[in-house]
Amino acid sequence: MALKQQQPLDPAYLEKLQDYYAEHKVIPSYSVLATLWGISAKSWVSECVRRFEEAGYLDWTPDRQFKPGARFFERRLAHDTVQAGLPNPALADGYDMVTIDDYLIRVPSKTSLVRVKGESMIDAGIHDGDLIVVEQQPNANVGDIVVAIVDNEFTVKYLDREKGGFVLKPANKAFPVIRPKGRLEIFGVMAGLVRRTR
Amino acid sequence: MALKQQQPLDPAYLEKLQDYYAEHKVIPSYSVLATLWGISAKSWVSECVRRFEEAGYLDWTPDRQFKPGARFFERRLAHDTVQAGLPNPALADGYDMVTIDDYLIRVPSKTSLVRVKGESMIDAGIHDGDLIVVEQQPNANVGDIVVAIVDNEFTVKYLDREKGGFVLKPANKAFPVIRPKGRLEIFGVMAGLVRRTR
DNA sequence: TTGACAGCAGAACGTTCGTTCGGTAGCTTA
DNA sequence: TAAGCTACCGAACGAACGTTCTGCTGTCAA
Repeated sequence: MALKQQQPLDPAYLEKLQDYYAEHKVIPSYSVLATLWGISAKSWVSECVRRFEEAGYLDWTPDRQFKPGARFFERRLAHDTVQAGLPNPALADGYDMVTIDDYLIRVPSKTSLVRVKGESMIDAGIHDGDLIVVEQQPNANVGDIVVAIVDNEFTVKYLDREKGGFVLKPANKAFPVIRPKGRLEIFGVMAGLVRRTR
Repeated sequence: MALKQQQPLDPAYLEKLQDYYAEHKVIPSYSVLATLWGISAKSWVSECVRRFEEAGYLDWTPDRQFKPGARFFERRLAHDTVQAGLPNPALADGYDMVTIDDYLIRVPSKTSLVRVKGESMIDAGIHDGDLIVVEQQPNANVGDIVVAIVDNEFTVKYLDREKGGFVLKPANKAFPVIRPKGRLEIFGVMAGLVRRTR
């Protein structure tokens, strides 16, 4: 007889856990899990958790609290090749996609969102109403898209250099280059973009 | 003497908690928190948690486990008007922004991500390499940006109608309109877009 | 029809949890 | 200089936690 793979657990268990997590952003204790799953023995919960852990859906903190594992948040990143009309869902390309937040945000405490006003960066694919993910830092490199503070307002522009010093270049020929008098105040550097279309 | 507001706690405490949460997706126990914050009395941790709770950063599950509160994930959506160089952070416009995931994804089980290949939708601000948030559904309205399956590949295009039936229109004059022979297979409708630029 | 095994229940147990309470050191105000 | 407040420590305690072990039931292969 072939070496038998451990039977996968009822996927409903995982879904219920994920729903609970989506609502509370926290993993419940075994006894709550028991209620959630309609199980009356903590020992069995313990066993189920062990298997989810083996499957990569759960993990442990260094303090032995258990937490969502790598696959817990896995969102289907659909392949660009499809077989027989049935799209073949697969884990994100190379990097481990966890949540969109993690994909975009590296340092939560230094990251802000800025809503874009106007069409001045439209050639860079930045539209009115988009949210720019900004990593706050006081300086940037030429070529970066930066969020600067000009006349007490946020502006999203390319950072460039002219003989006179740093300038802010729009990505739209209808808009002028901004040549700040005095110091150019940089709020942060664009790290990503989020747009909602529904 | 004026009624004194409760002193706000060291913001570093909150940041450390948020960083811990970002890493582990779980709220640690009081004793771990004590280590994290460099505090040696659980009783003091308890008091700090109480204040974060009052401030709306922490909350409780119905099972009295404590969890991130409404403001825990609040990402500074910076105002477009700034006072005296000090950007005034504020809560997201009208909706309660929680996480970017929540902002973009309404039905997790029906939502996929599709990576864009090529420049065919560049006039719609969709670039090569962007991730499209797709709500899977078999039909769509004219004018929607849809993800369709053509020749076993995903294509992102506008849905439009000609006398012959439905067609897929690119947002780039250099690309042709796609007139599918037979049924047009729609994978889903675009609900959002995510781009990472760092 | 017997044995092996998987799915579950239940009790027992030591550990860890969060709470409570009493205490101290330093700063303010009066 | 005494009173009051804030930031924090430390011990004690009962409740809740996760683990382990024993046992029952149903299924399936031999």
